Amino acid sequence: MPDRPLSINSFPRAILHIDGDAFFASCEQARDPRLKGRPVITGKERGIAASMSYEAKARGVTRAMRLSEIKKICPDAVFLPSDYETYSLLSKRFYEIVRRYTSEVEEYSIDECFADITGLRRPLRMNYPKIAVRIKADLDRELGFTFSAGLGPNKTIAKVGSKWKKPSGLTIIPGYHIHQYLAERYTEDIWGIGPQTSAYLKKEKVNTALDFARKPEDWVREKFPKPIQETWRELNGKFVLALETKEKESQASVQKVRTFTPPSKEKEFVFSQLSKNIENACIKLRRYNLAASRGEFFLKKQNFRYAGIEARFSRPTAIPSDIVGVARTHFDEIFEPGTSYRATGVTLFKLSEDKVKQMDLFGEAIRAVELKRLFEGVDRVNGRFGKHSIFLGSSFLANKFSQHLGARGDLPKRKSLLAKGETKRKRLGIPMLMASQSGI
DNA sequence: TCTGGGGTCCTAGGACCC
DNA sequence: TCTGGGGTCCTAGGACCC
Repeated sequence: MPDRPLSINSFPRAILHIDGDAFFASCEQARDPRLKGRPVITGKERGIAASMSYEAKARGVTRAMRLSEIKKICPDAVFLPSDYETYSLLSKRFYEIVRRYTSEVEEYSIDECFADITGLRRPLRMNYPKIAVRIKADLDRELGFTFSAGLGPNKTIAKVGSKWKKPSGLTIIPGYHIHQYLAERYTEDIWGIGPQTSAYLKKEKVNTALDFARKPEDWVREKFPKPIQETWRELNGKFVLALETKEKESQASVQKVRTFTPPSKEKEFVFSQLSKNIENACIKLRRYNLAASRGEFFLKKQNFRYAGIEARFSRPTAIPSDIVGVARTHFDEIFEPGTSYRATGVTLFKLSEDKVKQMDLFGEAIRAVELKRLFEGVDRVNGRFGKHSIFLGSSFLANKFSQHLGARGDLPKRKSLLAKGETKRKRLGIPMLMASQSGI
């Protein structure tokens, strides 16, 4: 197909995907200009790199690398704990700037959005590529760090574009040029095609994204589920995946997972980790005034396999002691003595608005109201004195463990802690609250 | 891939009903 | 009592995303 000059008619739909470059690290550099030009790494609180500036990437720092490794290859690295409040604030400003051009904006993640700029040529007296240049320039200038963008006839192609050149790239892919880009990308580079699908495609001798796009539709429909079929149609230039521009009114689930090192075989220690995750999940629930009517509790074994169990609650709740009680009932069904575990987790779902009101005057409801008030008080205290100033007795071991790690950086003597924690836990009982020494 | 944490959506198959 | 057919709802698990 001969190349034609960019035509203003080349975009039946003009979809822009914009991606903040090294977003968390860039936010830190924007907030503190002294960090500009330096290798900045966020994720200090977890001990692994969550995001790293391009200066750090140039030195070989990669995602999830341990801080100790990073120090070796990059001794002047600046480590910072993740500060999601700041990142969310800058993320909002990012969306606001894009919304000056169109209301058709999908907030895809904290550092990415899609914008439908179809129909803006006349009012702005610019062609689509120029509009894309303008939006990107506004973002770079007003936020103080760079963004990468892609313009295409749909979301999938726009994403190919924004990933094409980073950082600070802008790649425009009109429909009649799609094949040239896809020829240089493997299937697994395409949004929506993961390792399973691309391994299968490889067996079918489909290697590049173009190979896949050129497969007949019947073949695709026969072999793949709906999401992959939709991706296939978008790779062929169709606009299939709509932008989700409405505010999400509520989420479907809340999950808390935590890995601990070294792995543990001790039942009460593992349970206290689960208990702490339940507390954290409930804190998030209460923040959004939600209650869950179901939950899944799971343990991650040392070999990375999971054992989990699902439970229904007698009523929608955001009360950790209630949920910990349910978890306790089922714990023996998932905990195998002698097995080493490396993480625990909880997912709470079937969420609804928390409607516990004082109007309900029957026994269980009164208790629910009182517990809700109690834990709202706990939230306030923790807000003032720091996270986990007050926590459930059942989370004692987990809190003791992380406090110890934080204070001394080495491993606790679990046996003695276990004995101490167990007597305390028994004495206090599960719904009891405890205060850490650092708190109050 | 020597592996952290938080989500969403889709589908096959079973339970139950008519 | 057995058999056929069809619909809906639910659940478990897989796959993918950032």
